[in-house]
Amino acid sequence: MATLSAVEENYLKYIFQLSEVSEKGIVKTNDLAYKLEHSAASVTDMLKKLSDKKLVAYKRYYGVSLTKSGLQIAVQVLRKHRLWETFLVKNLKFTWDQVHEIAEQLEHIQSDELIDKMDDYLGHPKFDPHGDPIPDKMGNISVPNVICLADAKLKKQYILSNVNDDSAAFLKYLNKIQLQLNDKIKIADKEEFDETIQLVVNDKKQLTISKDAAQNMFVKVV
Amino acid sequence: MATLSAVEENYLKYIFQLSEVSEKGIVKTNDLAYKLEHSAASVTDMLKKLSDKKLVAYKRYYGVSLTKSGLQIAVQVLRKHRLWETFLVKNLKFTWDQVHEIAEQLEHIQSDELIDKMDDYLGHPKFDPHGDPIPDKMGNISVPNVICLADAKLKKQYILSNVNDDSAAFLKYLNKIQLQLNDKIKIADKEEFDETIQLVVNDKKQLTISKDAAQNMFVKVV
DNA sequence: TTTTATTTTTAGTTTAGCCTAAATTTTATA
DNA sequence: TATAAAATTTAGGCTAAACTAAAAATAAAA
Repeated sequence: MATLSAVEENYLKYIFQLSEVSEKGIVKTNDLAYKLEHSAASVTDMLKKLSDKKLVAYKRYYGVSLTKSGLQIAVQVLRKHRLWETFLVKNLKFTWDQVHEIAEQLEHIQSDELIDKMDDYLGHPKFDPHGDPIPDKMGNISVPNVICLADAKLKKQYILSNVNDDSAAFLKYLNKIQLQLNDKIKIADKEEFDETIQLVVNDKKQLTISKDAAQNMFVKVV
Repeated sequence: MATLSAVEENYLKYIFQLSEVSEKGIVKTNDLAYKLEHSAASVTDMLKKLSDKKLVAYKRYYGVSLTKSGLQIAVQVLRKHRLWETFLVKNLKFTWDQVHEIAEQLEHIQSDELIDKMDDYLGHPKFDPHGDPIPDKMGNISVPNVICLADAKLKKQYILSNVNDDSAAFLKYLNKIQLQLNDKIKIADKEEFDETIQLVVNDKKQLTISKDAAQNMFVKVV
């Protein structure tokens, strides 16, 4: 398998991420275009190219999904991204809102040996700084049993275990309200009028967050 | 200053390296083409482009040299390359013959903060694993007082302090003959017939090397 | 000092990866 | 179910960075 360009790798990665939250794993051209911040026409071009390389299954006007080999590559890119993010936060002392952009570049460095040694160096971490699972060398991903905070029930105890890392703005907001991974969270109330949510954090701190914010957080049941 | 492409950065880096071993710092199109493994025509194209951006001073049929801003960028790329090589060897346990290729990629990651933090993490090393000086954040390079082993005198004591890192084959050869940085070297004899050189390493080991090999090694006087 | 050889540049192509505008297909609505 | 709206593709174009072949400038040799 010839090595792919960074652009091709990115397409596979985003197709994978979108397919995880779509019906039957089918990704629409427009959704991909929005993610990539490219025109839909450009996306169509690339999908044809990836289809020729048997990395995706693409049907005109219908959508795209990853083939087995496309999936393998996508997962390895994700593995690299998340291992690099872990290194940047754990070792280089970046904050979690600073690392996504840099990892977007580092994930395309071509060297299996590099990422294996980095994995050793970091002690084979299972999760990255945002709580996302890090695929292992074989491509296995431990899918953590989490639910979106927006869907969580009243009065129950949860642990904040995963946040959306794409937007630095959102992570900075979490820093500001002093919410971090592994905080204990209970939903005290949900306001129907404006859909805000009242939280109790670590059994003491009171916090009001928007539905938008809650949709970017994932919690596991205690 | 808009950020440059990896390709443009590479041109500046190689112009810098060639200018250090050329007369008056003028680099010829063909020499650059040979280094880059591109056609001379492609090089001419790029030199015009870099000239438009005021990164090089280019005169048709004559040659090219770096401007002040071109030099600054070249040195920063070199700094990144050498810091990454240091990290790969010191922390990730790569051997010195494995790191050049990977650093060629890593040197183009765009993030000042990343390289500053890496420099901190490594403890501000002055030399990379091949003995090349690492430019500091301001671009200052400590020029070590070394001479080429091929030009060294008979019977004098030297320390191996710098090797050519471009060729993995050469570094592997050094591994094989068990010669490493900081070894004590004395030239026992120079054979005029085939220009081989007899060495005594660390006062005991006898070694015969070719002139080609000697030209890739740099030593400092004890 | 001509002539020849070498180096370098110019001219014209190619490919990857993007774009806009127009055409087509699918989906939603009246 | 016909028509309007939305999504998607096609067509044609652009730029960066490479190429080859031919022309021009410089350097070397007779």
